[in-house]
Amino acid sequence: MVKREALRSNSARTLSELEGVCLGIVYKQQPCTAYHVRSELKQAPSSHWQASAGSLYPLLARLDKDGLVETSLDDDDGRGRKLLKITATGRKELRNWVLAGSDQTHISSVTDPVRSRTFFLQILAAPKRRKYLHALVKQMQAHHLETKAHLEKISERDDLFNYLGALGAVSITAARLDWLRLIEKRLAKV
Amino acid sequence: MVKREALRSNSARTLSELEGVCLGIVYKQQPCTAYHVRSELKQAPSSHWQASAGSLYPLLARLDKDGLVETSLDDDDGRGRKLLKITATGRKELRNWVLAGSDQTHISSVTDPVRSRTFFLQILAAPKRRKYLHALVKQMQAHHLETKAHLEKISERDDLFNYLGALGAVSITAARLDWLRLIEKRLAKV
DNA sequence: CGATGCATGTAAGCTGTTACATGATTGC
DNA sequence: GCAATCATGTAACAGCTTACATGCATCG
Repeated sequence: MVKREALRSNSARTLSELEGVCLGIVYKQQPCTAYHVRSELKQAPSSHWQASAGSLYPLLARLDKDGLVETSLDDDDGRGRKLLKITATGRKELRNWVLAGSDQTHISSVTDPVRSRTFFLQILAAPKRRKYLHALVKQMQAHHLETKAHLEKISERDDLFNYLGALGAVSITAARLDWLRLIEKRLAKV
Repeated sequence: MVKREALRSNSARTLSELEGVCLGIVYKQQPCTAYHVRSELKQAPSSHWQASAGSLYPLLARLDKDGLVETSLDDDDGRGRKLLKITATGRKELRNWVLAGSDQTHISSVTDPVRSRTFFLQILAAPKRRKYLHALVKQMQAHHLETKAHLEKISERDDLFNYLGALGAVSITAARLDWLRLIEKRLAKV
């Protein structure tokens, strides 16, 4: 008993990115199932996460074990679906996770596989490079439209924070697109 | 012998992000040491990679084993430093890795821990939220200056592609900053 | 009554991290 | 001579992915 208390209070655990996002989804959409959390993640464009079943179910079980969410069996459902709710501890940890966003690490750790590759574009022969860049611009354009379409589906009144998050995706994608166009122009002469 | 050939030709292996970047660094700066590859990664602002010794040495050993790089002992160095060079196969794989940049997955899989958190900002009480956003804008501003300073250190003539890559970091950071300022303004009233 | 979607999970494996461990070289 | 930097690696572990495995519910 004492041990258990100790373990729980010890657990000023730092949530991983995926853990934070999942806990946040539970917070916003409770009571909901793990399956629902998964579909939310899959639905969002510009999301890095595959949100495979193989990671989500153990992850949510972990959050349950650590007392950040509560799991209860839905008696009305023959499939034995489990409903998730965030706990007081969970809300506290979610707050800490959100606040950690201003850490230097999180500010500077944007991964962009497109940008990573530009450093080595010289390995492609000029015609192939131009072709690649052209395809890239086209794809990025399509992605930009996708993020804009997604934004329009969210009402600012309904969920301001979802709206602002989606707006971020649009803005960042627009910047990436402009930058790629500049590269294309700059390398047309080379 | 036959088996070995088979294994090698089989190895149309897909390079991971970090593998691609490391192979690219070897390509650009050969002959160089693993240590040097590591410092290159650490030096870059806006890099997601910690590039820990624990991942780099095994990674480069893997690239060597698969014939993408060549390792040779530097006889003039008492520390037993090993010099890396990219092979013909390595160049081919690097080209494939670069070309994969236009895949849908890579276009849309930008991770931004700051953006992830905005979806759940409602869990912070309004005053705390404003404080957080203010800190965020300040930090992002500092990071923006950092990327700009880094860009200025790179001569466009010296390495055009490094320049364009660094320019991407500046553009994307600027977009993130503008977006955060908009959020701050929008939430000042709430 | 069959397809699609809802729902939960496990097993094996890859990739990367932190922390540890060691030693030579170079510049002050 | 000592500190900082160059240089290489290992061990334990965390976190996520792919692929596999199962079964109920709902709609046409």
